[in-house]
Amino acid sequence: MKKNGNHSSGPGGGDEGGDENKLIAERRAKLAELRRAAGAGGAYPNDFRRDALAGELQAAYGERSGEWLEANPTRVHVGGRLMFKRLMGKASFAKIADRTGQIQLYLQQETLGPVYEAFKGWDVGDILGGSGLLFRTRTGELSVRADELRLLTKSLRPLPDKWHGLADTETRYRRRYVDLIMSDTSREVFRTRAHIVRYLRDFLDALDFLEVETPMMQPIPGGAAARPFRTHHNALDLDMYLRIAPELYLKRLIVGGLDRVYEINRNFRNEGLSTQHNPEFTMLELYLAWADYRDIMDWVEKATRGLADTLNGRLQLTCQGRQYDLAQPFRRVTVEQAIVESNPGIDPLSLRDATYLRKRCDQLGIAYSSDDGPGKLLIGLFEKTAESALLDPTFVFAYPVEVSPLSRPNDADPFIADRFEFFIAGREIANGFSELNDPEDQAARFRAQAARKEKGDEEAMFYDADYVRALEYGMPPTAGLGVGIDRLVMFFTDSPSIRDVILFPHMRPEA
RNA sequence: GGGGCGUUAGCUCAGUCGGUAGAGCAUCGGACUUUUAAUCCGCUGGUCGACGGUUCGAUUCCGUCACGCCCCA
Repeated sequence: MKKNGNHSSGPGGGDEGGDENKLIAERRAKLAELRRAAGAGGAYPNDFRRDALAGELQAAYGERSGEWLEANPTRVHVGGRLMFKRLMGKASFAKIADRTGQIQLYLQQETLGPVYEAFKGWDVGDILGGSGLLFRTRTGELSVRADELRLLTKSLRPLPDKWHGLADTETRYRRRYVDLIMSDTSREVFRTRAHIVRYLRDFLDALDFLEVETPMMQPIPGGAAARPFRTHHNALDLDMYLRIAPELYLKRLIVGGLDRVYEINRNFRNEGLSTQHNPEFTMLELYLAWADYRDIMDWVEKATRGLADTLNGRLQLTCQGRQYDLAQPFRRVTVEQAIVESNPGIDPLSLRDATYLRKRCDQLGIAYSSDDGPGKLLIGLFEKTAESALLDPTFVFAYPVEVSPLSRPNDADPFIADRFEFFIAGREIANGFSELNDPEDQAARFRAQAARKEKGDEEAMFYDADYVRALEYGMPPTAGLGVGIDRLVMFFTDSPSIRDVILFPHMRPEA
């Protein structure tokens, strides 16, 4: 605890963190002086309005010559955060940043008088508003010759080094606001994220899909194999779960005749954190009646390509140092083919033989339980040995029915379901299948899942009687898809960690 | 859960074979009326992540813990 800063309203910054320091103390003293001298608007006025944005000015006048600007006097009111300050005696330069970019102000003592003297005490990080005529400096930078300048918001905390920015990953995630102030690329990631989501909405809206919202708090968590978060509804005295997937609700809507529905929202899974897992993550799920999984694969391919084209204007891009050409047709292989490719010497004819698979799993150190049949063992093998090799966009299909309790079995081969997963850069991006709409088969699958859960498999599904009842009313032949939006954004923004594409990723509380 | 690495000034980082620490930038004071990581002069600024052990002495060595990053399960 240090001196200073004891305004009644002020949390004092150091009440818990104790991170007050000399720099902050200096700024608090400046703020105290501002409060003393402040007029009607106080130290935090809100009566300045901009009529121009930095990026727009750069775009509109960046090419204009100094002569042109002089011949066509253009007055602008700009505002933003002071990112750069250079005092040179009786004249100074300042750069302010708004959401579109930066613009330089040229300040002269002669013009500004006492405001110029005040400016000398303002700090990088403060928020200013100013107005004046556009001109071009001797070195050619478009600037505003300010004849009015105001400090609108005093910043009490120093920003990171202008040149190095904020390098510490922990601080970037914990204080995303500072990261966003300092890093153009970070801001760009989240703009791209928004563009991706908008593209997908437009894509589906154009196909006459209906965007819907289904419960995030569910009495029975379903639609995926995952451990849920629990919560409690006090008034109903009811334990509830944060959803692990919206699937079973969305398919109820297909039963209801909506035919084409999607939802983009958060799922919650009570699992570990990694570069590819955040406890809450964003999923696009869609369901399409009168279609099968192959139709969905075609759409995924089309949308992925369309995204690249919309975001970058081209189908070639780089992710983590590797080139991707989305113009090439996306590969389609079965689970078993993918395993054979990644496991030289494996016997392709024994991939449904549990004894053989257990032996392979033992050799590779893949854990399994005694209840696991060949389908589960096969997927264990696939995930361990084949997934990370799937760099170019690849559809892997023919997943075992055993691990696909909501998927329609293949007509010709009852071992597999009409299901695929979509991989890019070794990461699962999407999962889709022809939906199981046989209520009696679904009931049997739920019973099998419930039995596994009884035996301690925490990821096994609950029996959802209302969902079975819905299917008993009749669900038309349907295909569905889930897309991991965060991972898709990682690919298109070349981000190595899911935390780079989530504004506020989950962290342990600060010490 | 296991392994590796990290945590030093506001930021980015050095460093101390154990004797309580330094640079650049920022801040603060001064000079400078078109700068571009401006320049010049001067001064500040640290519980070296936390706790314990060894030691005359620990930021440094050892242990435990916290937080983070990476890899594995």
